[in-house]
Amino acid sequence: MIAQPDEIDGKLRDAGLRVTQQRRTIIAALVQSHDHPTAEGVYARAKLVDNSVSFATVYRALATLADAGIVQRLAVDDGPARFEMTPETEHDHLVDVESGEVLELASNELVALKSRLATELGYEILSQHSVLRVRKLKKP
Amino acid sequence: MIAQPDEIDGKLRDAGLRVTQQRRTIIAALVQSHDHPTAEGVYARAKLVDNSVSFATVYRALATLADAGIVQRLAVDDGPARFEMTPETEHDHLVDVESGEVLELASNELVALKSRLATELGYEILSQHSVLRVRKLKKP
DNA sequence: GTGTAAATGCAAATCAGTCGCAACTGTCAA
DNA sequence: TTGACAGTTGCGACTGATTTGCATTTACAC
Repeated sequence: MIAQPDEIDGKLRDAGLRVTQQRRTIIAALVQSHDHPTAEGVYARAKLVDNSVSFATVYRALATLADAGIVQRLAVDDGPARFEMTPETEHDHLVDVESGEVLELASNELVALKSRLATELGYEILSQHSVLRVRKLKKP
Repeated sequence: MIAQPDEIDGKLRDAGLRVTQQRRTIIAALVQSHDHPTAEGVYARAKLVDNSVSFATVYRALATLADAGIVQRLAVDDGPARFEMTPETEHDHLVDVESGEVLELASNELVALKSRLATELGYEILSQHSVLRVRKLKKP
């Protein structure tokens, strides 16, 4: 997913958001991160590019962008929220409790199943995302 | 799930935990709650029974009991963590964003599917639990 | 009973995230 | 191009949830 600067601007405009240097910087930081950073991580990376970006702005931008569907906020059981650019194909996440690594779990089936179960109960899903705590299987 | 006092003591002992009056009170409060209370809710209920129980103890007990698998901590996207006694049959949760209500979603299929997907990637699931944000379907 | 490690109560501290407000800056219309 | 002005930002103070340090108390093995 190589987002061109123009793409970023377009996404912001499509969402009715102003294109600011800070938002560009924050999105760029997130695009370059493939490790699902926390807000703090995004802040650290953004600051390398533009030292003037403030912490509050990172939080505000991430919240705004998440509302707009441009980024995804992942609530991890323990520890702060993590963020990623909204992926083309939906997926859930595995957190390897030993390494702390976050892996992606393609989950069309999972999404479909959740959706069906929710519908049966008379609900529609607004957002659904699973974080599974996992450990590597020993292969004997 | 009617937990007898003896059952509670047994669970604690089985987990190698000391049986204290506070833990009994806290577990009892949780057993009687069918609304997935927050730590604050547990505290409020526990205090009705034993006014001396402190907030810190509720948090410590809930953390300890969660580690021991006796209670389940549910990380809800927005707002504080919620707790329930570990249910016999695994289930996920729906949070109605309009009413704030938390519903249970029986999910044997879901658990099985997650398990299969994780195994395919070479991982075993240590814990898996989804919180879906939902809204009631309009029935025309 | 007695000793000891575990658990508790309290208040202070931490941590993640939010907010008020004044200053700044995109964007839109003229 | 230039204003006007609402949307954004930076700062620091603030909040709400949870944790921690420490002195005291308590459960439980001996």
